[in-house]
Amino acid sequence: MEVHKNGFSNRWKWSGEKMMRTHTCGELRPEHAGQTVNLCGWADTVRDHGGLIFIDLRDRYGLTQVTFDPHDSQAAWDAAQAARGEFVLRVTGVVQPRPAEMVNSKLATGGIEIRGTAIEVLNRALPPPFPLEDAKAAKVSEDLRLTYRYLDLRRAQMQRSLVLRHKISQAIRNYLDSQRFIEVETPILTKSTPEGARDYLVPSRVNPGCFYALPQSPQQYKQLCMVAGLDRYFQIARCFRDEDLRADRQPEFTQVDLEMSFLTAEDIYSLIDGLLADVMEASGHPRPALPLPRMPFSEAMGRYGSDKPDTRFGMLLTDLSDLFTGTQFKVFATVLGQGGVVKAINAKTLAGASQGTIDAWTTLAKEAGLGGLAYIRVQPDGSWKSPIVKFFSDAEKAGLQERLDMQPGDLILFAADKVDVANLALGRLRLLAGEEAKLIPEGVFAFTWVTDFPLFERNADGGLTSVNHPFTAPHPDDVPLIETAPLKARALAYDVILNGVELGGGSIRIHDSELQARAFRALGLSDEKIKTMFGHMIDAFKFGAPPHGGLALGLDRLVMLMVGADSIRDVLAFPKTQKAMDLMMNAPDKVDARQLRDIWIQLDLPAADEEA
RNA sequence: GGGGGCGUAGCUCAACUGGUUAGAGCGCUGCCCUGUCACGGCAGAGGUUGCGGGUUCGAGCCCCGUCGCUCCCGCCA
Repeated sequence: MEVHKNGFSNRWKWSGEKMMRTHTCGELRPEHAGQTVNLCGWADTVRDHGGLIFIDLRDRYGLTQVTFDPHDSQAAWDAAQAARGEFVLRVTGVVQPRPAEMVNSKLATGGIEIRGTAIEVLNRALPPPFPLEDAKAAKVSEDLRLTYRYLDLRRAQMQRSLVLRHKISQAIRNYLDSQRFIEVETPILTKSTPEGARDYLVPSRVNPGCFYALPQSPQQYKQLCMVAGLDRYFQIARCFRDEDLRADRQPEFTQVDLEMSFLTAEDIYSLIDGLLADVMEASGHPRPALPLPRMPFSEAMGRYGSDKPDTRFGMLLTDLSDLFTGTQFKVFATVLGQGGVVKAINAKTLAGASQGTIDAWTTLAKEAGLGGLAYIRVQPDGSWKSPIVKFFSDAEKAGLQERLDMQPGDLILFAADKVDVANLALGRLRLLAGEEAKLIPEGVFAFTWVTDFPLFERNADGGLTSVNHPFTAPHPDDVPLIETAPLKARALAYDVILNGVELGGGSIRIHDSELQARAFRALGLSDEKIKTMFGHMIDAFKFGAPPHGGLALGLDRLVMLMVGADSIRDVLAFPKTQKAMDLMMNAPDKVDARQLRDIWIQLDLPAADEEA
C-alpha cells in the first residue's frame, strides 16, 4: 500500500462520477502526467500575470499549482480572474510535468502543475483578518488567532501539530491494545471530592441543590475497574480543573489514564518506557535508550532542586554544608547552626552577568524564601570578585575551588537556608542560569523517572495532605511511619519527566481497606467525612480488591514537547485563554433566567452586572 | 489574589524630550503584465492610537482607573 509523505495510507481511490475530486493537493507527481484530474481546496495564493494566472490550491495534504491559460480554456481563464485568497475552488485540468527550470523543489508537488480547463468557485471568502502564512501568523497576537481559530487551523503548522497529535494517540492506543489494555469510558458527570484542585460543578435539575463535579481525573473509576476485574484499563480521558492557567495548563486537558492489576512499580516503568519509545517513534524522533533513567525524589530535590528535574544540562546543586562547618562567615554559621544547609551552583560562563540580572535573580531567590543571594564572580585572571569571600578561610576557599570546579568566567550562586528552601531557590536559579548561559541543548529529549515520592506533605494549615492522592500506597518499609513520622514515609509513587516538564505520574494504590482507613485518618479526615466522601472506595476494597496501580500522562504536554511547541494551546484545536475564555465561541456566557430557574440557581452578583 | 510585558490602519511595527496633517511594509481595491511560486509595475482606499477620566496652551507619549491578551508566583499533578 502506498504511504504518502503526510503519513496517511492511500486507501481511497476515487472513480465514481459523483466525487468532487480525484486527488488531494499533496498527491500528484510526474508519473501522473497526462491524467485529467479534479482537485478541491482553498486558493493559497493567486498570481495573476495578465495573460497567465497561477493559483496554488491548498488542502490538508499539500499545495498544487494550477495554471490558467486562455489558450487552454478561455472560460476557465475568465473565471480564474475572479479568484481571491481563501476562495474554495474545484478545478479540472491535466497534470503536466514541469520543465526542469520551472520545478519548485520547495513543494512536494513541485515537479508538476495542473493546466486548468475548468474552475468552479465553490465558495467565496472574505480576506482573512490575519495572514495565514506560518512565518507571519506566528507573530500575530494570540487573541486574534483564537477568535478566528478555524482560520488559524488552516495553517500547515497547526495542521501538522494536530495530525501528529492524532498519530501519537493512535500509537498509544495500538501499544496499550498490544499490552492487553482495554479502553473504558468513565462518567463526565461525577462527584466532587475535597482533595486536589477546585472542581467544575454542574447543577442537577432533578436534584435541587445538588451538583455533579467534572472529573479532575478518572482516578476512582479506574481503581474500581480493577476491583471489577478488568485487569488492564486505559482511557484517553478529558479532565477538568478549575485553577489558574499557565502555558502548560488548561482548564480542560487530556490524560492518557491507565491502571493495571497484579503488578509492581517495575511493571509500570517498563510499560511506560515502551509506550514513550513508541510515541517518540510516531513523532519522528529516535527511540530513546531503554530503560529510561530513574532517580529518587530525594536526589531530584538535592541535586536539581526540583521534583521535575531538567536533565538536559548539568549545573547541579552542590552541598557545601560540611565545608562551612565552623565558618567565620556569620550568615552561613547561623544557618548551619539551625540545621540548615549551604548549597551552591556554578553558573558556568555567567561571571559577566549584568547587575540587573543578578538583582532580578536575587528578587526571585527572596520570593523563594531565601534571605538573600550570595555570589562569586570568577574574573578572567582567576581572582574572585564577591562581597563575601573576605569572610572565608583559605581552607574554605580551596574547598570551594575544588568542589565547584571554578574556572575564569564562572558565577557561583549560594543559598544558605533550610534545606527545602535552599533547594527550591537554587533549582529555580539553575533553570534561569542554564537558559541564560545557553546550556540547554535544542532537540534533545531527556526523560527521567522520579521515584520514591514522600507520601504526605504539610499543607498551609499545618495539617497533612497527600503528595499524590489519598489512595497512594506507602512504601512497605514505611507503613509504621504513617502514625509515628508521616512526613518521613515514602510512597510507591513516581513521576515521569521530560526536559523538566512533568509528563505524568502515578502510584501503586492501597488495596486494603484497613490501610486505606489509616491513610485517611493521617490526613485528619473524620470517620464521618471518610464515609461520605470515600465510603464507596472503602466498601469496594472490602470485596476483594486486587493489588493495583497505574499512571496518567498529560497528552497535551507530551504532544507539545514532541512538536517543539511552547504552549499546550498550540497542540489543542480549540484552547482557552488565560482567563479560561473560548474567544471563538465566547464561552462562558450569560444564560437565560429560565435556564437558571430550572436548575435552582439564583444569582446574587454585585450591582454592576445585573443585566442577563 | 500578587508581580512583569504588551495594546497605534485588516496584520506586523514606527512616530525624538509632550508639539503642526500619526507613517512604513504586508494585506485589500482598481488598472497593466504569459512562467510565477515572497511574482512584478502604477494608482488608491483604509486610523475613536483598547476604553474612561485627569494633568497641560497642547497627550499615541505623562498620571489614575478599567478591559483584553500573555509570562510568572500563589493555586494546580
